[in-house]
Amino acid sequence: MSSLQPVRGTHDLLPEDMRRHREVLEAGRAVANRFGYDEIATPIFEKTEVFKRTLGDTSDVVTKEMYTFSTKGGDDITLRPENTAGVARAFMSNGLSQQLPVKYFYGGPMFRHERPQKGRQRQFHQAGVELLGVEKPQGDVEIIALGVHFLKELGVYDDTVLELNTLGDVESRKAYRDALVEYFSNFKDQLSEDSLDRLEKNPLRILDSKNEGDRKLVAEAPIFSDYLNDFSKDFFVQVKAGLDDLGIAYEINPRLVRGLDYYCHTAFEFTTTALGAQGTVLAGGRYDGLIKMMGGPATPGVGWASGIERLSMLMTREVSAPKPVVIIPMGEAADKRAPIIADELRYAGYRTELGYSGNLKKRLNRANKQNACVAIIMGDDELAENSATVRDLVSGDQSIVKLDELTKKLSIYR
RNA sequence: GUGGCUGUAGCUCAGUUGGUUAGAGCACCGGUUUGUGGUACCGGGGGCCGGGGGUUCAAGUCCCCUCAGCCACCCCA
Repeated sequence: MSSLQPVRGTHDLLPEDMRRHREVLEAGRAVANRFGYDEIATPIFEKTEVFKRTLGDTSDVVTKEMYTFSTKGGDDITLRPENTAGVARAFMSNGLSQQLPVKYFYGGPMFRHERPQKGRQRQFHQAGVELLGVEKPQGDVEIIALGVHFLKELGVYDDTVLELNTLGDVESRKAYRDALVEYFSNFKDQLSEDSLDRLEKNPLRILDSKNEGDRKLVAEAPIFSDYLNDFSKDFFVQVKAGLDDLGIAYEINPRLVRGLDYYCHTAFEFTTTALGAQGTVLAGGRYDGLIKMMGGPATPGVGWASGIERLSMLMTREVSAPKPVVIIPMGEAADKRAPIIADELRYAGYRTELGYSGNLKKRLNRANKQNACVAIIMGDDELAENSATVRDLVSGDQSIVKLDELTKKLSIYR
């Protein structure tokens, strides 16, 4: 019995789920295409080192969330927990540094061994974009604008807030990080257990602590803006100005941080309150240090990833089920002829179903359940005159139609 | 990984202080109606009560373990 349950944190996407899922993915693909981003796919697993190297040995993802295994050949493999590392690896594997900028869209499953809850699964799906080779703030603005278009396309933009922050360049962040460590080290006895841990791994995260005691300390902590150098300040000013020019609203959130060292400058998240604790629906930032850290040529990058399941939960719009044409043969000659007509209709592009068993009442009933728009009822007597009854299942109107005019007659149901 | 809540039919849920063959609505199948649907009426199938162990004359109900889901923390999309 328990072996019939899907593995914890995984879910089947039945047709209705799948339709919404695809709607999200196709919207992303279409919008990205408008911005000049082409779709790529990288393998869903990579050598473990690809993720270890890029995500850092101390990150949660690497220390406890990866699905790692060794192959028969002895390779150390990991199911991708995110896709930026994979795209970066592909960038280098294929020698793409010669044709910058590189603009990619991707979508597919990701795997993280976390405790499942609402909006969080162990296998989930992301759609994302990466822009490599643009060091200017215009790149950040373009990437965020792409996200806005995407969310608008899905009709969920108004349910989200864009939170924005800067992490500064390497120099600024190091200076701030040192200042934070120095400050919080004076209060080791007052910090929560989680934050003591963060002090080692990722001091910036302490700023975001929900612990009350921590928050009191945070209130008095050094402010990031005091540590930003002129270059970083100017960069952030330009990003904000670019967003203003496009009429994109945002809220500055100084506590919005990123754990990983290669992140710099812009960090942003589109969040919603409609999904419970897992409110981040699309998030990204700039990662100028990544490619170099992986052993490639220093190449700036910006990008984001979005959660397809989260977006599809947020999307209230109905995703309509397909409406087939149903052929109902009544009689021996009709039974023989129906598949041929169905075949023609299918070549003509109609979704076509055949209703074989039961009396007419049952077959019409089934056609309703199939959400059919029209039924073609073919009796032997009608067939003898090369015609059939075409019944509109919404209005109930019906008429006799010559078979060779069928395709034309049905064109209103396309 | 930690804590709290929950698990009865395909779905949403009843089920008394433990007491005969575990119920309803929706859905499904059949009939009223052998070529005209959505409505109505009548009938039917479907459950190891998440799984395992224990207490008891007797467990869906009480206890323990386990699995899964939900919620929060951690972290993230």
